[in-house]
Amino acid sequence: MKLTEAKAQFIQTWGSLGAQWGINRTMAQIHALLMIMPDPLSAEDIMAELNISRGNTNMNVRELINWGLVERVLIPGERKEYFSAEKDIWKVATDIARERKRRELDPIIKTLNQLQEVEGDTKDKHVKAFKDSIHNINKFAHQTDKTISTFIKSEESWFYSTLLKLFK
Amino acid sequence: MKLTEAKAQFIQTWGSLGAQWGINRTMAQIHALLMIMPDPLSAEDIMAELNISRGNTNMNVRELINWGLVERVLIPGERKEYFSAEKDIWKVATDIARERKRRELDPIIKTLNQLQEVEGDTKDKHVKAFKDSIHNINKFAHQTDKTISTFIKSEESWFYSTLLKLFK
DNA sequence: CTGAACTTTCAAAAGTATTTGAAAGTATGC
DNA sequence: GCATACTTTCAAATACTTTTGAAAGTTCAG
Repeated sequence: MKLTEAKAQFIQTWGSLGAQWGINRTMAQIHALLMIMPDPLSAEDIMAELNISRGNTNMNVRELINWGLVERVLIPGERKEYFSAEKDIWKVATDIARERKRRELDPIIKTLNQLQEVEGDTKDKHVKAFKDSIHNINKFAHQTDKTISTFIKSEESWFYSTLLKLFK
Repeated sequence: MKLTEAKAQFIQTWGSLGAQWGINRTMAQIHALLMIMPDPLSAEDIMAELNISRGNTNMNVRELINWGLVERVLIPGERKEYFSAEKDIWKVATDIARERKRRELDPIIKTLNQLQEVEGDTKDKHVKAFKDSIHNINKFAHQTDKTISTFIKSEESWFYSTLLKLFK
């Protein structure tokens, strides 16, 4: 397989994976492209490689920066902005985990806590079934929250210990 | 908070959670509804509770059954079919993990394995960057695959040990 | 075999999300 | 200050997904 072909296939695979995960396809494709490129790319480069418009590029690059997956790189002597993606996939994973936890898990835990306070006679089987369900889901959510936090921290400590070694 | 209100809020929260996860909103809502109901519901019941059409109900219930999250229940003497959801959230989680692994992770691992065989001189930095990326992502994917398999198995063994206890 | 009770299908309609590109905005060097 | 190079915005257009409901299909008791 030729590099060009392989690149295209990787970008498209990563793109549909993103789509299934509720991440917009273009955003995932830009991320894929930046991950496999040795040097940072400009907005123009991205537009050309993926055949997308300026606005679309701008919007999705900004969102990737929000997620902490891409950063702006300034090349000395150049007016243009360049972008490059985190290439350590483990770090990518923990960044995504952190962001999804914040956006999705944290709000649902808040809601579940509220829902536990439903009034009503526990002898009513509808009330009982509801309370039981919420209770279990809540327990599960807290458990998941802890697991994800541990995962996120594992990355942080890896990061600091690597950093430490560099300066030792 | 009243039960009716709490129910509505739970269904709507679970629904938008599903939407963020690439699962269609109605499917997640039906699942939420069935989880908190003490008894199985008929298609008509679901239509009435969620204000959705017959076709929509049918399609999404079928999909939930595909995922193994809902089952058909026949009530003796009744012509209608009833549906009930798995209420053990831990089992729900492993079912979802199994299904997503099959649908998403397995195909991407297959693709990654192919992409590693890209031709080209490793001295070309584009080729090198590509190979390195794919290699790392592949390693990560295999690691993730193992972790998920362990998680899925944890449920199975929990299931069998519970079953065993029942018959001891 | 027939008709009632129920389930499934599917094409059209409604609803959402994404993309475009031209126009407005901003920073930079002269 | 002003022209240039670049970035950002946003309303309209397009593409994609979901929902509807009437019609077709199935099942089963009598």
